[in-house]
Amino acid sequence: MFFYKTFLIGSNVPSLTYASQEELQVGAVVSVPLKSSTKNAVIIEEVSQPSFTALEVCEVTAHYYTSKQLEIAKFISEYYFSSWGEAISLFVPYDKNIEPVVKYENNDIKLPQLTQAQQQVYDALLHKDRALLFGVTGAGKTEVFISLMGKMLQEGKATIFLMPEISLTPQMEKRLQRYFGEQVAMWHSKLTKKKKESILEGIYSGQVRIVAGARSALFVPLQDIGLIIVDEEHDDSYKAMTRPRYHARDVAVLMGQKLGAKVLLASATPSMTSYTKYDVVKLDKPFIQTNKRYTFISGDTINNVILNAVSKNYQRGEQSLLFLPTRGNFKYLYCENCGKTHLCPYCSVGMALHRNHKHLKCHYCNYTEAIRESCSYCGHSPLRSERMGTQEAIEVIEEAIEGIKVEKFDKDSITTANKLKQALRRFENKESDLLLGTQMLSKGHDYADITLSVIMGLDHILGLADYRARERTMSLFFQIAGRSGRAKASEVIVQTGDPDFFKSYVGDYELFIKEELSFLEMMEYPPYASLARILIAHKDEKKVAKITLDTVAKLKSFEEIEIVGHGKAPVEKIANKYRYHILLRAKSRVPLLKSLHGVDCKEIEIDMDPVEFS
DNA sequence: ATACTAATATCA
DNA sequence: GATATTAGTATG
Repeated sequence: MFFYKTFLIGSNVPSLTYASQEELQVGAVVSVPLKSSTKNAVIIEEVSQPSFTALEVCEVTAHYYTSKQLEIAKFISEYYFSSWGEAISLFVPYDKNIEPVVKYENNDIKLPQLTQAQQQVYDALLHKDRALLFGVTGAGKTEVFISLMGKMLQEGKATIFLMPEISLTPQMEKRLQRYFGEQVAMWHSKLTKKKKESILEGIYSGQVRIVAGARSALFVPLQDIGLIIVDEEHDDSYKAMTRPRYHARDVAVLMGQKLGAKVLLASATPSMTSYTKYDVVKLDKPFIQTNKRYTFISGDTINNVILNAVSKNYQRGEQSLLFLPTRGNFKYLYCENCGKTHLCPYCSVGMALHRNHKHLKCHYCNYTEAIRESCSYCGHSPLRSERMGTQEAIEVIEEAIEGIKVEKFDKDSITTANKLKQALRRFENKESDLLLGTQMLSKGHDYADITLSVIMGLDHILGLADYRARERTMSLFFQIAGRSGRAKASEVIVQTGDPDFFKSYVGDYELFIKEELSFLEMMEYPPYASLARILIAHKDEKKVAKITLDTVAKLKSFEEIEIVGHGKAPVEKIANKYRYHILLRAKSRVPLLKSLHGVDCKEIEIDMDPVEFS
């Protein structure tokens, strides 16, 4: 009889020991009895016969994790404070039953013709294990990616291509398939089971050699991974908001090291961290330098300046873009008399007004109720709604500009890849005149013919209590401005109370990076320090407060870490649970990890390198 | 994680 | 006092 330490895949349990008649490989996935059900577990190591009677494994599956996968999972569990079982559940295991078929004939791949600048970048990247490709929007990063992928195919190696949002995939999918056909697969967490299985079959058999997709694509069971590309590497959506709270960009770099694969990060607005950490390779704009005029205006509503500009552009038969940072219909009910906002009874956040559905909704817990007529604190009536949402913006514009066709582009209206395709097609076909939306606009693709971009509400982001508020704002500003005027001269209208902040960096993100870095260095924030956040949530506020204080007390004994602050989280309550947090800082991550492993317990959640502080 | 158990709240 | 709900614990 053999005995094995195992981890239950996707579970919190530290480890359980099972017996087996036959010898098993480390990494093998087995199904095991636990209480009255069976679970999947992964074999970690052989152990001597334990003092208790170990149950026998039920079944040895055809799946297994490689030692590399186990190593990376171990790192993730230690660095991001999750169980090993949770970390390994990120990965899709390999399959013993499916033998890779003979590789594709890869000699006749057609690759894009590179410009001289692209070719230089390509050559430079070939000689680097890791690099940050700093390329202005429209400079043609994708051709470089495709060439590198092609090179990998020729060497028999696979590529993982990460993108921040699934919604951006349709255009990229087409582009990749034009070059690599069946060897490309798109991967994201919302694939149906069947689709997933068919893609996995392609991956196992070796037919699929390029997997493109969101965060989770990092964990597919490709053979011989030679290249990992993280496009839009500055994007915060690479950070997982649930356990394990890993950062896909950072895990990609680690994976590259472990697998001996090249890692390429790319962005037009790189993160401060990557800019300082990795070799920077620049790809500048092609010689056609289009004319872009910036106008800065004040206010925070759709005023006459904006209406006139959009209207004029519409009369000329040209297309415009309007950006708002808030989610569609995201307005609060607020009382003019006492100034209070109507809050969700379970979460301490404003209830969002969904006027077309005639209800109020909490965006944290989805609690829904009828629209209030009067203030629940002072009884004052009527209540006012505040803050501009896409819906109201559309109403204002359609009323003011007769005949204009507005395409709404936000999470509310673009729920599926199909809807995205349709919206983009309508815009490309000139069926709509104005593309109006939220952050989604900054991510999507190029809208070559746009000659007017209106950027509103950046001040709301700039004003966030977040050490990266400036970086996030500037990145957004560059990303949106970069969408327009590819082909023709264009105008960018920025509505802000702080025009000087933007003016000083127009057209030069690197200058912003440099100045921001000296600011971050002075303030001792990342990349010049390491941060961790502890979250404590519980129904009983006294209990939360106590755990917070106890944890703070324990942490005080560690000299190398600084407790930046602790107390109620900005969002005090979610789904009826009170939330407290502790923010920690240290010169490096080592003392942070050491001290946190000393206080880690089931009551708290640790978020390393946090990007969200609410 | 989840089945099982102990503890506590709810109710006629 | 019996039953429903919740909190706690061990699982191999």
